[in-house]
Amino acid sequence: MAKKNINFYSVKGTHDILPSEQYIWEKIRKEIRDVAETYSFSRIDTPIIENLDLFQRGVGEATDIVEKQMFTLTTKGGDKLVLRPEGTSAIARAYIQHGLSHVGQPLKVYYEGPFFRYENPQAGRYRQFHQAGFEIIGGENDPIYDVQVMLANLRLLESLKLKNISIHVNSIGCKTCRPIYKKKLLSYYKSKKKEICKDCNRRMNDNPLRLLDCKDEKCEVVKKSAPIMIDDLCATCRRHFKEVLEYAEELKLPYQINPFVVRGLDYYNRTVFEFFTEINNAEGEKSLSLALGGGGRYDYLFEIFGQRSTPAVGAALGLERIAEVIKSLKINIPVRQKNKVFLIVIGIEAKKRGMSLVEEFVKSGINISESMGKNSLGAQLKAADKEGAVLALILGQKEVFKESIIIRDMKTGVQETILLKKVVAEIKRRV
RNA sequence: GUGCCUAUAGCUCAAUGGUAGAGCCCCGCUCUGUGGAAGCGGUUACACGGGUUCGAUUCCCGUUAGGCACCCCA
Repeated sequence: MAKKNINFYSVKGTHDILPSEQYIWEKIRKEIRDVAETYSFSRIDTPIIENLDLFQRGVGEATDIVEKQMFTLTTKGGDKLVLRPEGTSAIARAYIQHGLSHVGQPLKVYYEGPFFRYENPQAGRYRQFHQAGFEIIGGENDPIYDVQVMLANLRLLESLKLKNISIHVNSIGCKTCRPIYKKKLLSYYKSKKKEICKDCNRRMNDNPLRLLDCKDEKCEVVKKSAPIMIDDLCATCRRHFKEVLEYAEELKLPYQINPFVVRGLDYYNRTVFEFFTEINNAEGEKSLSLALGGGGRYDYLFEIFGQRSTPAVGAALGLERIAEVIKSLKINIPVRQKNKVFLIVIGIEAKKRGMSLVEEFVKSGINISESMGKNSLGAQLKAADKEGAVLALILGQKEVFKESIIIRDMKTGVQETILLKKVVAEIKRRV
């Protein structure tokens, strides 16, 4: 665990994905690709570093995010850069930069990769983490796209065998109706000022919508009778939300309306949603709701970037969270396909011949394992066993001299000797 | 950024104010001609820095990292 030299630690909040857990990540990436293909999302990769300005403008007033939670760096030339904290703004940037509004709308893209936030690590939160996301940009401001984004994310979670997934949906309105609601919410909270926690008193000034997801006991009580956004949606937003729900209904999505789902940033409007899964606690009794990701509509982002208004909706999932759930649920994922055939060589002549034999196998499309660095037959058989080989090929001095080789069935121990020049064909027949 | 808890071998854990031991794993040997078993042997640790002390892995302080929670959560 600990090495003397401090340089032998991974930096705070980062972690290695070791060979033994790669199979989970391979599986996750594979399902992302498959779902994307199924629903016609094309892959997009954007750089890991971007200009700080991009994300600064994207998040707007939420100063805490810019000052506290972005992983910023300054180049030798003095440029202010940031390790990308999220995917949406970078994709919007690429959309604008490359004129992707001219390639047929809407643009449906997906991404998957590392993101960075300068936070204190805790359960499911790292400084370098991975997200996968689906975005639909441009075209019409149609609620069907909101649901298509939900659907892609849902299908991804399902394909990974996660259980009891639910989508908590809400609408946070638009520039017309949200300010009216905010006022209403604030005047309600002002009347309850004495009954809410310190943080909520501060939130009333900083970020009123966040009042709705305070977990303080006192605040929970106050929240229960707070006014909710969907009662105050304007006619257009109301119609949009209604259609979203109708499509979700048609697809039988496991959704529920949750008026307490909000987003922290200004560019979101109308539909917002989060994905949850139920998992059992370690004691195996109490079940616990775990957030896996979320998203929403962000029709205002392009205006913030000084472009003409462009409808867009997207969502992202936290892959570390998903990997942890897969591990904790012991969801069965096949590990790497191991080679079925193992070559054992005894003596220097056999070792030489063995090396070219391996290449002959490779050429005919059969991968075989070996441990030719070991000398004794026993050690090599042990290695073959550990590898899970079905057949062992044993090539000793005698066999090299006679141009033959032994095929050993690892399960039964039955052996036969055949001519070396026939072995590739014979193994091909058997595996 | 804040608070609480933690830090002994690759992993899971012991013991101790006089510098550490087990199980598992790994490696080697028995075994350059037959693995799964067994036996024998071996590698590897007191996170870092300072203080108290004759002496600190042990007590104290700081740092770093990890865990949990808060803030925040795009």
